[in-house]
Amino acid sequence: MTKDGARPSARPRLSREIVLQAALRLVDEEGLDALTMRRLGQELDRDPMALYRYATSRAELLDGVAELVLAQLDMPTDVPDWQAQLRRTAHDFRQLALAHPNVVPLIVTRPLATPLALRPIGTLRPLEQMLELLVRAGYTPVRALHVYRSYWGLLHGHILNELQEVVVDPEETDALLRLGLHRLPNKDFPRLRGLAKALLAGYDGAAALDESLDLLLSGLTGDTPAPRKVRARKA
Amino acid sequence: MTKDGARPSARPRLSREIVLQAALRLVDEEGLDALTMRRLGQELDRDPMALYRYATSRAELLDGVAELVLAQLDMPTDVPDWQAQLRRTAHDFRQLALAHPNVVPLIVTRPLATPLALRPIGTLRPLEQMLELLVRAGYTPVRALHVYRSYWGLLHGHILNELQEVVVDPEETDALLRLGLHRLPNKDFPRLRGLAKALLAGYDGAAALDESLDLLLSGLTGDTPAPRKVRARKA
DNA sequence: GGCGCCTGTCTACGATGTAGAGTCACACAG
DNA sequence: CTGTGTGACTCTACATCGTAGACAGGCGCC
Repeated sequence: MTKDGARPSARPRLSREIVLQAALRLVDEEGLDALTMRRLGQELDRDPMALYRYATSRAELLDGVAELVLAQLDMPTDVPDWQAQLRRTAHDFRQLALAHPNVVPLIVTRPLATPLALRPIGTLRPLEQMLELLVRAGYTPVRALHVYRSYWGLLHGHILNELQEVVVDPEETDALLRLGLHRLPNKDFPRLRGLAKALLAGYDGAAALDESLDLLLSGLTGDTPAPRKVRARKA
Repeated sequence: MTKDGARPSARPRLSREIVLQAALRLVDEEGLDALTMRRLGQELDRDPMALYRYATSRAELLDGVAELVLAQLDMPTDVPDWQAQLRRTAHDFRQLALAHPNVVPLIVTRPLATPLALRPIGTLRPLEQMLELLVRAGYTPVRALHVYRSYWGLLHGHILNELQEVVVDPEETDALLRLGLHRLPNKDFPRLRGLAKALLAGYDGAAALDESLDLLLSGLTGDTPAPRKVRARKA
């Protein structure tokens, strides 16, 4: 044996990438609270302090995790049908969020603590790409920004909705119980209790997202003049 | 002097209400991180442990704070124009969020950790009220639920958008610097950098919210058959 | 062969949430 | 007036957290 009697397993040099990937895995598997410096260090078989070479604080680590997920969202800008692209990207985002539900709070919340331009770059790329897409579609930059806000807000709102649809105990047969609705005084919550079955059915997130997109996109079509082939317009 | 030489100031018996109010004030003034048991105890001139009589854990305290804010949202259900009411409530919600920006992360995020029916009651009332409103407007309960989701998602999405519009240092004159945009390689972010002025102008949140509502509501009008005066409809 | 840098480690400190046992005042029964 | 019980509040203690600061060891480069 060379030197490490305990762990002959691979101990490659760390890198920000490796650290963040491990952090993401930890968050995915055990939740945000499990992501402590000590725990992550142990996961990487390294002293917790070693992590500070790759993230200056735990908060920055969280940002890194959010960025890692968001960076997987890539939006081509040279497409013939920009609306179709918005739709596609929306569904990509949804899938990403469903694949990493524990990261969603970070994605929607961390930007509140960080001014726009100081945010991790991977977080800004979708914005830039979407601006590019919309401008090519004929929007002025300012209008593009507005559209971006509506669109991104819709995405965040939708995913927050969809992720709270959790069935407490799928074994339980009684609908009321299964949702914990029995706890509610049905004097005060007749409507809500009446919806037990509908709530239990869960909801088709993809379909709901499409409906919302329909609304947004149809609202937008009366908006831009450029059906296709937009060229640079003079000042 | 009777007994307390230090603080002759009022020390009324605590109550959940008092504790939560103090917690809310603390969060409003100093942010979420400032809300620690010790700090809150000191604020109330009480041993930190005393708080556990009124909230079983820090997490439950956070839920309480979110509930306290959300409970201020009251939506009358017996109104002539339900769409106008949705609009009004949306703006109420926005004002509430702007008044308590530090609580917004809790409002949008805590529900993800708690199954619907186990959430604080004050949190569920807006849902119940909105269902009632929509049913009275002629929607079936299930459709009402769908509308609620779209609407609530829109609200959350909008407010998350609006709250990230923060100007770093209003003293700074250069637009790029003021936003920290100079940090961005403008090879990669030409569009974003080009929007410096627009970003600095901030955005009119109320107007943007109204635009989104226009979209949603106009999408809904083709939806319900009941322009007014809805009575019970036979199965 | 020596020097310097970069990665990772060690130790230590203050702060946090909260369990469990203890204290003290006050309401009420006699 | 006195005893007693109950519930609000306090005390002490502990495991765990983020992270500052000094240190070690190996590798590349001159």
